[in-house]
Amino acid sequence: MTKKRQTTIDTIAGECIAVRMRMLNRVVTNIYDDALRPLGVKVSQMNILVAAGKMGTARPAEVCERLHLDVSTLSRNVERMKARGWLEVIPDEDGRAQPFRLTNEGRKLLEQAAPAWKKAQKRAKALLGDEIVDLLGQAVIRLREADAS
Amino acid sequence: MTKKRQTTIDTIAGECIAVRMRMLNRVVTNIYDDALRPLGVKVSQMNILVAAGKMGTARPAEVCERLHLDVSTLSRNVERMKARGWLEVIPDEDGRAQPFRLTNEGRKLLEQAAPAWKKAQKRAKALLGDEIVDLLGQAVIRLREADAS
DNA sequence: CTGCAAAGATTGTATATGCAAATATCGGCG
DNA sequence: CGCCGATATTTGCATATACAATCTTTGCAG
Repeated sequence: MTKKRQTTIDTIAGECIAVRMRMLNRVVTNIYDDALRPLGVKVSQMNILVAAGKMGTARPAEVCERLHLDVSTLSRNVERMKARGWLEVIPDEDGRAQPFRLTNEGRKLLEQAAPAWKKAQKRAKALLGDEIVDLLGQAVIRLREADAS
Repeated sequence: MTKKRQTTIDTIAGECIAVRMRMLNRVVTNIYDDALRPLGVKVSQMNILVAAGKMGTARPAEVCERLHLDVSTLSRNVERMKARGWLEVIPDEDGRAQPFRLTNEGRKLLEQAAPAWKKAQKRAKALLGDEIVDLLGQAVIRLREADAS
């Protein structure tokens, strides 16, 4: 009978969810960023453009809740994308609010980026396995359920 | 028969692996960072300490290959952790090399962090489902196979 | 109507991350 | 020995990310 005793280091190295998630995140992000590089956009920004496109009128706090992004992070990302003409602020009666929307420029960028995205998506699937899409999807659903309660 | 036509935006929003992976990564990272905050260490750093602990003599390029981290990223992370006394450089005949190792301080930190890590791990499992560990593990294995070829 | 707590967003600061360029060293070839 | 390409790492620069603090506006209580 060999001993089962594990050191702290071995346990963390072998089981830590964050270690794995973060590593895969780096790899996946790099795949998409590579594909999108010719278009001058990163996948982090594309995420926000897509969210804005879906929402129509995008309120920062609401976008952050959906994407689990800190509001300060969003604030600066939006700033960069306004500068590039992909997003624009919508006037609002409430002086505190700064809702924004996708511009036509932004919409055009997404259309142009679609082939690169498809290529990256295919590469990611090939690398991680087709199941990964569903698996991540299920985790996201659990997350949303947890948020609701 | 309803139409199946989807806009680019809907397709990306609904299927993108990067969107999901990045969102889950933010959530998971926050769970671990929250738990580790009292110890003054972040999960990104803990990953590197653990890797160094397992390797004994850690060569930057080798660590980066294992963790899929850019060498410049590691360089600066190591710098911060050397300053905190958790890592130290090992002398080497090759003047280009800067191998490092976990110090006793660093080892002690990991031991102290173990309970916080366990708590975070439990939270992450509860949130995403027990299966997530295996699923991510399998993706990591596929990744390693891809690297080898 | 005035003051004040709450709401919504931005700014200050620090870490993480990656690409490109620079630096330093090594090894071999004349 | 001296130059040169290869190797190992660090630096310059830009973006992403989050926490804490600040700023502005709103809405309400008195």
